[in-house]
Amino acid sequence: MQDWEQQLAAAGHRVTAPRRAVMAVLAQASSPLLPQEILERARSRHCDLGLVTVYRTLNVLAKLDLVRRVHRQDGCHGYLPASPGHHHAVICRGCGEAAEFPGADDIERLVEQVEVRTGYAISGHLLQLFGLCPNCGQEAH
Amino acid sequence: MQDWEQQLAAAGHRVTAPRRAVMAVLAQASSPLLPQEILERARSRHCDLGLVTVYRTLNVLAKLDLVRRVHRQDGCHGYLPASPGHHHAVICRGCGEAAEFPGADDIERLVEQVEVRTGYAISGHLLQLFGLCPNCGQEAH
DNA sequence: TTTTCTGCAAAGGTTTTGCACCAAT
DNA sequence: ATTGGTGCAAAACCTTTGCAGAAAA
Repeated sequence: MQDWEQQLAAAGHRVTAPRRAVMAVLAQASSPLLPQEILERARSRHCDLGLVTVYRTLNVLAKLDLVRRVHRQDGCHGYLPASPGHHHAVICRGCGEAAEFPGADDIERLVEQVEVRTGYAISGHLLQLFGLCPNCGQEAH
Repeated sequence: MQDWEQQLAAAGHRVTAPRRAVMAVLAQASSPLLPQEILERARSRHCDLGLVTVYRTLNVLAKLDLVRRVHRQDGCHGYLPASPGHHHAVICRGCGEAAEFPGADDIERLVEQVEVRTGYAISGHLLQLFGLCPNCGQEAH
């Protein structure tokens, strides 16, 4: 959080009140938030925040890899705080809660396998899992 | 292709000229097509086709699993004919050409691993790979 | 002081909806 | 004859851009 402000500044961006408000909301998020949701929550900290600034801030944070953009099952784009390194998200179908996990060795192996089978040189991937978190899985009984 | 028409009918939908035009275009597609692109190509078969009908047809075909919706790197949604069974796509950054590959064993192993680590009960996933196809990879030299 | 950021309003794009007409079954 | 599909126009969204004023460096 403090850290994010330093990284913003280090990259030549200014640390402003609207950006602090957006960062504070994202830093605490445990499920993917839509720009609209971020706006609503962040307004309690900076009441005349605009949606445009939320979008612009998200683009800056995403470019610095402080925030991750994920595809939700309904097709919308949500934003999550990013842990350092290459991670992927599991998103709960029940409550939307997200957990991250590191890119495992299995992905590397899979990629190699696909390169051999298809002849493509693979340079990137998008992986997201969907399921029920421990809480929601329990309620299902 | 004939098959798609039968499946449409079997699901209680009507087989019409606009739908045939959209299906013909999709059946031949080897890279993800945008609704707009589908419209342009399909108009050579049914000249007063409307974009609205393309969207509605895509929704029907996607619900029947005849067509797959993929996320492109630029955030747009493209559509591909779906092979039966659970498959994933590799999309070429150069020409957009897509290849499909079956869900490999490695994914199953990965899913189990993540279930143990996170406590989530995983029921679905989204996996797409990006890279260069054999042709485009060659040109890069 | 200089450059960047902000909010508003407006534009751009994509996807959905309402409705009267038409076509498949 | 019924029911569902079509195209147009318009609405509803989501996201980006232009601009004048405000704030950070």
